Amino acid sequence: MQVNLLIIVENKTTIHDIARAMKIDASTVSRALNNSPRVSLKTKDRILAKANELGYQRNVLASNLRKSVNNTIGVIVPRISRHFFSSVISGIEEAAYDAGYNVIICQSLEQLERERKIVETLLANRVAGVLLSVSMETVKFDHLLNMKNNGTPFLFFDRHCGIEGVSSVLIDDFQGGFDATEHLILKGCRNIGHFSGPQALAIYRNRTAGYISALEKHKISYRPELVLHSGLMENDGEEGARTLLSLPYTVDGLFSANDVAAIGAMKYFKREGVIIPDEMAIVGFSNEPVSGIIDPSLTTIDQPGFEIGQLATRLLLEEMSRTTITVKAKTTILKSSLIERDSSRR
Amino acid sequence: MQVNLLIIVENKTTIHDIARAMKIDASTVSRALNNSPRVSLKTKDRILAKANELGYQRNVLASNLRKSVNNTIGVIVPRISRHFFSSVISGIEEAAYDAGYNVIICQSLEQLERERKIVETLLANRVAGVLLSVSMETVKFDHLLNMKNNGTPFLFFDRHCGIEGVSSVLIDDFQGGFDATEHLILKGCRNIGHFSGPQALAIYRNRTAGYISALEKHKISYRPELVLHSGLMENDGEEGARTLLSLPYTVDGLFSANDVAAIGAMKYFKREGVIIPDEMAIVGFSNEPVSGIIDPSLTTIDQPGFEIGQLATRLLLEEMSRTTITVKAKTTILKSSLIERDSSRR
DNA sequence: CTGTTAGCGCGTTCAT
DNA sequence: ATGAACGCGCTAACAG
Repeated sequence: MQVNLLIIVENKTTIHDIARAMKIDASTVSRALNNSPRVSLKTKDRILAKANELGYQRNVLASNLRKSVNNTIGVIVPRISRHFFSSVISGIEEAAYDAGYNVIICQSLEQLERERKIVETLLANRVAGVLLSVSMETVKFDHLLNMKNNGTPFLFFDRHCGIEGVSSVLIDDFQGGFDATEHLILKGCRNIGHFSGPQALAIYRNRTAGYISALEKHKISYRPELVLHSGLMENDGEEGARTLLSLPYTVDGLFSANDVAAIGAMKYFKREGVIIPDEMAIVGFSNEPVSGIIDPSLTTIDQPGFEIGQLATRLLLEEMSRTTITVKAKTTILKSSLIERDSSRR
Repeated sequence: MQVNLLIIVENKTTIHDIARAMKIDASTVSRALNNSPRVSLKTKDRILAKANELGYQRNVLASNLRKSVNNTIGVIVPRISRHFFSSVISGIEEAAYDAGYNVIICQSLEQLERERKIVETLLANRVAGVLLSVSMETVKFDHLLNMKNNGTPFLFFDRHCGIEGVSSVLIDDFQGGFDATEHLILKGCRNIGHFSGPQALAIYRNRTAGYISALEKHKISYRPELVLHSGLMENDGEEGARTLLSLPYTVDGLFSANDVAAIGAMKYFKREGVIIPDEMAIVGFSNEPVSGIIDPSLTTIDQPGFEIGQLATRLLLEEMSRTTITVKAKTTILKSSLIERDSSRR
């Protein structure tokens, strides 16, 4: 029996191929393809035509290696499926795209070990810079310090940690927490529960501080048992709701540091038949696109993800272009806005 | 005035640096770093120690160029912020990560022109393979045919188009549309509206076919004016709701081909004070994480995004490892499941 | 076991 | 205006 094995070697055409086909030198082809003024218009046209004919496509990896530049920037987020982060990414892509950069996105899944590995991979890939929002587990910073010593420019957004000389683009979390809590107070709530996250992250400390400050302003005494710390996943919210319901007095408001936990709480309330009166409200920080829309009792603190992404990228590009070392880090703070859905059902 | 300009040239250490420091050859260093058995354990240890000391980090770009391999696969999705796609991406990352591949994610934003540009960029970056879900505008396939001729393996997921010899991982959209519609019929609905998308995409044609088939099974006459085509954005849903309300008879059910439009419709209904009775239900295809949870009148067709991502990646890797050309494309179909939230409020 | 040489695909000298 | 030669960082062939 005859075996007919066809092996197709897909040799992509190189500048040498097109040089050989035209009996000229590869360097001329290179110059033509880079639109150098040092090659005649006539041969330039001929080369371009030939390149097109042979389906030539520049190997940017080889090109970048030779020029020792890199036009991709790395992005590390805890979880791509969180709407806030995906809108940040959209902003990053937009700004990076405009500046001629590619973006490679990685998710730490809130795990320090994964974050470490990702940083390593990005450095091995010689990315031009990194934008990151640290994981909830990130309490040691060796990998980040390593990246800094390495000379790779990077910048925090949303979640940062105190590393000397690293800029960040943040949200005014204190104000957000304050607004959310005051919103509830003005609705008549007096016993306001609060879901907070890992205290290692400044965003959660600040949101809680805003909560406390609003209570103080309105002369409502602070009750520690109303503040629950967790990883703010959906089941954390459910459990938190159960805890709040088990208190000897009635909790009439809830400020959750993110909306995932807030939704978990609402699920629990519905399941248990707890009716949420219009006066009681739940405020979720972080903007899933649909959360507040369906049920008016859920108000959200809208975080400008897209703008943060754009701004962070622009700042990173700026820092990348700097030849001197900047010792002073810049912290940019954006405001979030409280979005109350029109409670049309009343 | 004296100008003191400090220029830091961040020369990353190379294998030559560490070779020079040890007075040995770079190739030995390379071998040691690749854990080749052809290097004595003693020198291997010494080299590793020195590499560590100098903070060496392999330049994978150069390495890949030499080996003429590439360990990144490209992913093109219409919009990363759609929860379905971000869960697919999670599945892809998981599977790719396990196989030692990096993933570069791009969004077409439903624009053909962007999709074209992205394909070009990915090819220029010599990605090992591509996973893609085409944009709503993709009615011409020159860029995809080009990629095929180029020899780059690729595979469709969720949204495909009929290109010879390209595999796809799909969802059983006909069944999903059928299930959704029958669900409404069994709830007592008779005049069921349907939001559909661009008919160029098979997923929308199939969902509509399922809708019609369910009507036929239950001997309900098909009314063309109940089927509205659009881009299925939120405002399309709002407008669709308005159109349905303007009909001379009462629409008592709605099957939307995605949940974004379904949510738009719900917003409109609430704003107009239209009460959605328990018997009337809205079914949204595509699984935003929170949609159905908050309001029991929204039932969702759950699409197994993560599994699709994993499966698609495995298939792509398999096809990449093939030396012979497979003419027959494989179409894998996954089932979606209708998830009805327990309407605890009744 | 280790060194020498060559080249992946490209861009940039330096010549002519 | 074009060609020859070299090197980006690394690996693979062939020596010894």
